[in-house]
Amino acid sequence: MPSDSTDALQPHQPLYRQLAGILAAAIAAGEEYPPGSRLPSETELESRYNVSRSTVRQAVAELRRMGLAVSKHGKGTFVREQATPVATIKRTLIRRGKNLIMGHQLDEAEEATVTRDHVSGDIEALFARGPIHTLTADRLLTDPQTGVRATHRTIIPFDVADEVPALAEQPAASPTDLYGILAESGLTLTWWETVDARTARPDERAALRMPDDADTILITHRVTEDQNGRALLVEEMRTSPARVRLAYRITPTTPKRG
Amino acid sequence: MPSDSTDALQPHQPLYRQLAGILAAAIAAGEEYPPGSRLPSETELESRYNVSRSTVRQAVAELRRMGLAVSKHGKGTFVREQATPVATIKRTLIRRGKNLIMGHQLDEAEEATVTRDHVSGDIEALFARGPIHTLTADRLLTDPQTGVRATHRTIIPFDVADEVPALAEQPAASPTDLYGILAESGLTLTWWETVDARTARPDERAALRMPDDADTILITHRVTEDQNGRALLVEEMRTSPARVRLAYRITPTTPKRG
DNA sequence: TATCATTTGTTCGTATGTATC
DNA sequence: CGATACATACGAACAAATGAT
Repeated sequence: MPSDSTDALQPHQPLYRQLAGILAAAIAAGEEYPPGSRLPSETELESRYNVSRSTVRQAVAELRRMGLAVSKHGKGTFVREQATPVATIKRTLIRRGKNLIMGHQLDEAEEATVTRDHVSGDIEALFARGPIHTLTADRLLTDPQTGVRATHRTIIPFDVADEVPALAEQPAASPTDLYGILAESGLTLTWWETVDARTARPDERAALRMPDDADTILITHRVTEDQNGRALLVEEMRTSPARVRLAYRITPTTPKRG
Repeated sequence: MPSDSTDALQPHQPLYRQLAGILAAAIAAGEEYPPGSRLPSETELESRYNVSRSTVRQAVAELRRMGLAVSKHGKGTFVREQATPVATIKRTLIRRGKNLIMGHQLDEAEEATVTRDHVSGDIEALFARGPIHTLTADRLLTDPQTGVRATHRTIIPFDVADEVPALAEQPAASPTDLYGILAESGLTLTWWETVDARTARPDERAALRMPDDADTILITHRVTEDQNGRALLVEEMRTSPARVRLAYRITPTTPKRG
């Protein structure tokens, strides 16, 4: 096998990594294998580099993991087009008269489903007051232009629902409406949001209709707080960064005198 | 092989997927294989489910892809602990007198290195004025408390450096200082940021000292614009969501009349 | 220190299934 | 239908890391 100059830095790399490295370098060069082009077939690579079929398959699997190639059953393995996200989800709030509306334009694909729930772990930490009962509303959002999907979950703790009965009556209302309801009940609202990313689970892949060559999802948690820093509402949104990108406006803030 | 009830929904799944499904379900149940526990060895699974070693290995690889397990050479395969991020990077700007400072507390681990560069693709699109020459400053940031790492890149287009000579003189200055320089030259600044995620490349894994069981990185692009919407500065930051989480403050904005 | 059993990692070879054209 | 291509599955051997003897 290739005992060539490229592995001078990593002399003890396994065969399949060496092969993956050679192919990755060739792809990066862009001459031999431009985006969209087909790589040599596995049998071709087998004889060209004098390695076994399984080694070739491991090398190609490595390329897929690196996000450089996609294999299609019966057709071949292709250099991945650099898929730039087709949509941008603006994670901003726009003031329009008395209303606060979302900065993006996502439609509700299905009716929201409401369940009663306990929360713990991640979400519990955001509410910062121990294990709690909640009203949870799940919905599927789509971008009508691009077909991009996102799942959205609204989590209302029961103690807040008790204080603001209008919330308990329509937990499946849109976030815009929920903000309105909270504001009308005399609360001054502030928002912050965290972003996380991880490998998608199979159910998430299905819900977001993720392409085969995408593997990660973005998860945001938006917390709506009152003037005392108490979390009133948490929203969770999941999207695939292969299709969308999140955008935030950064507004300088003046720390309150404490 | 197991023709048990669990594959009623997916009757024609390959063996390795069936096995991965069985193990994933057992992990999800949490009884037999709680987080941190060791899965049966490959030879054990081989005989228990009467499949070949390679099929077992494919199944375990599937579990790793799903983010459910981590294999350690010579020791075994373990159910992954749900690693909660240890640090939060606040992507906010705080006004302190005349200065704008970062909302987080990351130290510079090494001296920034400055290079002249061409940019194209992603970054080029953010500047929205075709291929350009830039001054690029790279630095490595660490959180002194947790040791969490991030890479940071400042990208200054030459046309902006020409107009604001102080920028060209100290391109490796901190973002805080760069904002100050731009503001002093009479520009009104606004900021926005996009978030992306993808599988980490080997060099990124090394730079961020990512643990073996982490696979994705978060990439942010912060654009500093003047009052006319012209991009003056782009910053790129990479972190591992296995260790950190990004936090944004959402400030409602009033759209300008126009 | 040295040896050994255990466990995952790498590599080979071969056969068959299934999608595409 | 046949040729080509990737996908699945089996079996075997050795390498390398780990932990205990």
